[in-house]
Amino acid sequence: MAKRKSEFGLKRPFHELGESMFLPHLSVDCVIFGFHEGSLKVLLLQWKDGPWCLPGGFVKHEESIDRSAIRILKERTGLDAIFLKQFHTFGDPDREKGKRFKKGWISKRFVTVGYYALVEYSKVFPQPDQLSSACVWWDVQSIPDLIYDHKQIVALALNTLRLSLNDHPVGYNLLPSKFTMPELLRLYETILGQELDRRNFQKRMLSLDILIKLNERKTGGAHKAPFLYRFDKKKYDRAMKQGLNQSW
Amino acid sequence: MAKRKSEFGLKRPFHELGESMFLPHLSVDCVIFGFHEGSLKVLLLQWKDGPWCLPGGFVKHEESIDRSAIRILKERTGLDAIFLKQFHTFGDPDREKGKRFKKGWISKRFVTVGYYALVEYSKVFPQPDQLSSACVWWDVQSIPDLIYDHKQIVALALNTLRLSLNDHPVGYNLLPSKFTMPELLRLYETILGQELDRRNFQKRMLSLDILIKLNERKTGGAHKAPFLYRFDKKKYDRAMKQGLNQSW
DNA sequence: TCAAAAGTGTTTCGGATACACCCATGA
DNA sequence: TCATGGGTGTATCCGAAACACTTTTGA
Repeated sequence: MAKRKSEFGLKRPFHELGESMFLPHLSVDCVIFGFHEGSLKVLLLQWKDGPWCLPGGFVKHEESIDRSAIRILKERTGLDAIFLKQFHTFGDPDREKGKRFKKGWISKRFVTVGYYALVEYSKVFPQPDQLSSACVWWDVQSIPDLIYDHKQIVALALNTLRLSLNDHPVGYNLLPSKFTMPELLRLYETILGQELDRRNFQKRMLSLDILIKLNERKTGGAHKAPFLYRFDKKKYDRAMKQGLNQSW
Repeated sequence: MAKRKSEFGLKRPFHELGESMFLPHLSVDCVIFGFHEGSLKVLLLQWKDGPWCLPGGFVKHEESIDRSAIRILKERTGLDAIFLKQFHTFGDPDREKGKRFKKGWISKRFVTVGYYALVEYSKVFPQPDQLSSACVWWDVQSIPDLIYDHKQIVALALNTLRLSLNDHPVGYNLLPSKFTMPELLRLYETILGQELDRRNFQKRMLSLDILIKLNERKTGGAHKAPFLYRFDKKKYDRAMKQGLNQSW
């Protein structure tokens, strides 16, 4: 008992806690995206014994899986009211290769529901959980080895996000409330992994009719000061809901 | 005991069977689409005590959720090797309003993974399961009341299928191997729920370069005999994988 | 004063749309 | 013979892509 206690630094051993509180065999993992200094980031946790993983958790008996994801996000970032979307459920019995837990509830097979979140980098204050020593942003380009199938989960989340750009705007959740057109451009370029023509991009964005051009410019940078924009939340939400680019 | 036996006509009571074979709290439901006589159909089961539901099942301990879905499909339709796609996981604790099972394993809360399948109507020989008295095709337009949240599950499946037409072809799994352009047109119109210009539709389909025009015509109908086509499987699969209509 | 970034155009092109016309078939 | 459905072709339009020119800024 005392052994297992100190092993993970918990008040009670994990399998006891879990068994009573959570649905067995089911977990939720969150791929939390942020945007900072021109690159796309993912929030990762480091276990006390070394390896990296996605922030995740379990589903309480009376809780919806969406609520679980919201709770997990809140715990790691301090944020609620962010963009959160379920994208896939991973249910291979061998997905947790090399699992360290050998006893009890948590040692069993888990099916995990994947969510991705879009959050404003500057508003996040990453907090490790009980099992973890660190909670840090990693550049999407240079993610370390992750446990189990978490690397595939990140890859699929990113791919889903990329595809969603075909019919949904992005930016409201990733950028500060005021931003410049070049910043929005960088965001799109980063997610898509390709360069875009800034002039055509601007025309296309403006044609969506979800942006409001402000009478301010972003000063301080070198070169000509770019205008600031903000999203028209109502129109943004409408575009988000009904989707753009319906081809039929 | 004898009571519960006769209640569902099982050799052993359901909660005993399930407890040992399956993951608790987790199920799989399949929305199986077929196309017949110009309308889109869904395969539904009728319980012996009346209400209708989706064909579904549970996940064996050593089985992936994809495999579970394949197995369920095989059991109800006799088909394997069909198009099957996971589209959403439903995890509201109140999703099973009015649940009849009051005891044991099956009476608990279930999170369900939704799959939709596209199958060739004529190849399917619907088979009810142990709990059911009937397994029948229903027109999507006139689905009866379904248990729990199954109606929402069907609705979301249909919506997902609709959206997928924006960037993926459809037809290989729903039509016989040889088909006419008007038949393909009807399929699209039915899924989308709107009329399309047959001439523009034909040009667009041909431009996808996934069809092979045969030297035969479909005779027997009234009016001018339309040409038969078949899909170029390789090109179809490629289009399926990479998607059409990437807008960036 | 000049390179680099930003604002604001114009031209061009291809795919989607909206049609018109002719052909085949059975009632 | 004619209504209906099917095969094929053309004019048009609109949005995307390509690209030019000017303005502002700090180094």
